[in-house]
Amino acid sequence: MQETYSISELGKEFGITTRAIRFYEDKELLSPTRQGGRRIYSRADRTRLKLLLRGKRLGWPLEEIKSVLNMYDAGDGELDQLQYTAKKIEQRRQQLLRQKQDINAALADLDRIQNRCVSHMATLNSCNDNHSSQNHQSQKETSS
Amino acid sequence: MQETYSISELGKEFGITTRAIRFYEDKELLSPTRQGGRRIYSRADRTRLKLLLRGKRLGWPLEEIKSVLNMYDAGDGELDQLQYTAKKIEQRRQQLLRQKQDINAALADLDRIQNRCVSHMATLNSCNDNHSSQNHQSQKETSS
DNA sequence: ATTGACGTTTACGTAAACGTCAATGCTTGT
DNA sequence: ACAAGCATTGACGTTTACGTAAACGTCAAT
Repeated sequence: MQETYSISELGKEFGITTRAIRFYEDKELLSPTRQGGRRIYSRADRTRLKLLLRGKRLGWPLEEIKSVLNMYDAGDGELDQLQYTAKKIEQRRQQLLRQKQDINAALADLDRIQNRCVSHMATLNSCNDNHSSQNHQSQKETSS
Repeated sequence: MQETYSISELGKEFGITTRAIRFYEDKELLSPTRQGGRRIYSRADRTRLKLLLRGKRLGWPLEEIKSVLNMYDAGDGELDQLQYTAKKIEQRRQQLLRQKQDINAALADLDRIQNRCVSHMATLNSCNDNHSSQNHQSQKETSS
């Protein structure tokens, strides 16, 4: 585990371009130190980028991601600021729970579609026999 | 429950503009019937729009949403087409499960941040007493 | 007959999130 | 000394997902 990273190292590790990383800095989501112009990313910067990309996978716009990232750094501060942060945390939690419901609904739909799909393939196979059996596991876990 | 809907009815119901709905049609995500130029949306069209918006809340681009919507209509068809659909269903399932993991991780992070936040507010309150107690329930359910 | 309320198409504008050069700088091996 | 490789900052282009008019049709009510 390294102490610091170059911009291209992070780009390779996370599969994004250096242009994207610089863009995130431009939008004030990252603020690496410099060594004569060159950007030096600490492990905290790396973590921030990791969280940023998680937000992206959840479909959040960069401005939202920025405000969430700022929550991580809002450990201390004035009471007003803390209460404001607490309120935003609750809002974010609500959004996440709604997204979770959407995902569960989408997974249920996929199950239904897959069943229809598989059963129709079965009818096709019963007419025209002797095919290689495919790999169909319909996982039914609720949690995780 | 109505049989058909106008474009503005759907817009109001789902809180989107008619411009957006027409745009979705332009991108071939919807295809309502016409009555002398006017668009008439069936209940199936309404459901399609509902699914579309769910995809949007999950952060999917319209092109992805379109391909998912097409899965719903791919009940019958050739074997090749069914196998292709089955493959796409699995890919979509994988993405949903990864999104679910991201959400769980984000929820866990929010718990940590909230705890830090609340405890720091407590230290502030212990110095300057006599404040109204806030409403903090940290739900710990894993499923749903 | 006219006025709204609703609908239509066409066209241009815009914000977000980068991609793609171009011109330049540092620095490291030969 | 000099090229190779990685870095920098602009500047402009692109795609997505609509917003915002403009100009017009239609139908019901006054």
